[in-house]
Amino acid sequence: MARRNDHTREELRELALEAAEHIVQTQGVEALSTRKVATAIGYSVGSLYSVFSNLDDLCWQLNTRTLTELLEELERQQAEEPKACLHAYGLIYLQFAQRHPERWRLLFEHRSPEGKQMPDALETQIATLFSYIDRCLGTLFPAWSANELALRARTVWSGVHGIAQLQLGDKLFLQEPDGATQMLALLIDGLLKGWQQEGECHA
Amino acid sequence: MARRNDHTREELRELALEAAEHIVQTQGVEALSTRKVATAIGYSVGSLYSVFSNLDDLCWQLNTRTLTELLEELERQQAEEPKACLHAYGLIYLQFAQRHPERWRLLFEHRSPEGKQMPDALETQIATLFSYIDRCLGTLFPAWSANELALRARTVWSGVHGIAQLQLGDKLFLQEPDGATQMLALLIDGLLKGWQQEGECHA
DNA sequence: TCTCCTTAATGAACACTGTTCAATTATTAT
DNA sequence: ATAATAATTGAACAGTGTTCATTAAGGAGA
Repeated sequence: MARRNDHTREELRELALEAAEHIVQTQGVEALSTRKVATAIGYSVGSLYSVFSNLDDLCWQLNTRTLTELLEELERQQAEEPKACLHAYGLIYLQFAQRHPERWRLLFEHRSPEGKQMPDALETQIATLFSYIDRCLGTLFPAWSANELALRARTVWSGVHGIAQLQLGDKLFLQEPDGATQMLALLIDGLLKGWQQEGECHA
Repeated sequence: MARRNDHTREELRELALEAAEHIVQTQGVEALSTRKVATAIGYSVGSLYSVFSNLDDLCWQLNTRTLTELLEELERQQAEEPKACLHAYGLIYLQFAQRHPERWRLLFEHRSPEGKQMPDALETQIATLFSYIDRCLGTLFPAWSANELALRARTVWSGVHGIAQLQLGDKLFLQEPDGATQMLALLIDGLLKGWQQEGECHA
């Protein structure tokens, strides 16, 4: 059996990514293997390696898909007020992590062997993510420089990200089920209020 | 060769953990394997399994050691002023993550197969970590309830933790080399100022 | 229709992994 | 010296990522 041409290269890639996504979601990150993906799509391991350079490559492509999905959800939200917008972003982020815990883990915990860099596509997407927060902060604090803005946007996002990660790792030990959501509100409100009062009104 | 008694059970455990720590630090988390640890301490794989129930167990014990080391560093710092204390804690945390990136990764990214819980010892240590921040916040905001305090202590820690993780994952994309340190200051100062002005002075 | 060439597709092979457990052997007790 | 005990081993099993010689299907030219 050769040159079956049941699927084009691109179709095969899509099939494989879909199968991999399903395995990760249902059996966890560590259950992902080339043989499982191959059998899931009805091809052999060798065929996989004609589409992806290796498992690492497949993981990054999967992560790109995941981040695309997250970015789409973030774009879909349309609060005008920048403060409300930031809250909405944070909530979407937290809920996305909760809904897709394994894919989220792969996105932030996968590292290439031998310190290979993450692909440019993903780097661009993360930059896009930052730009959303940048925009919100920019309208709230028009006086800040681009550098200042970048630094603070990353600070906000780190906070949200930290909450998401600790929550997923069961390292928060909170009684309330919506503890993470409450923390999110405390974080964003606290930072915005604190940064607003910078210089003025210092107790 | 049996009953060599070169080392007691406890000594063997210690040897193995030390070797594992070294492997993780020098070759990365994914390079850790039972055979490598075994050969490093001059025993066979089988002997490892008489001291640890499996690799997962060894990882958790390694993580307990790492967290002990971090807690010791946190205790060593002795700023009286609660605000300064929080800053110091954050800096120690960030620097610890930078100095021991692989052990830190293992600590926060390791998950047991089949959703087994993390051991009680580690849970207690994390609670201790929270208690430090609790104490600082408690003296700054004596009016808060224990619940309120817990929620905010975790919020602060999530922020610091998020900065540490994104920095290690090269997902911050900042020009300045000390960007993470600046973010840390912005985070803590912002949150404290914002939480201080809560209710009063609301713009 | 019958070759010939190209190439999609395979799966055995290699070196690794965690884990188990019968076999071996050094120490202790009798 | 002998028997009992338990520390230690390493082969075996099922899995992993990756490579690559082999196979066979499709198209082109006669």
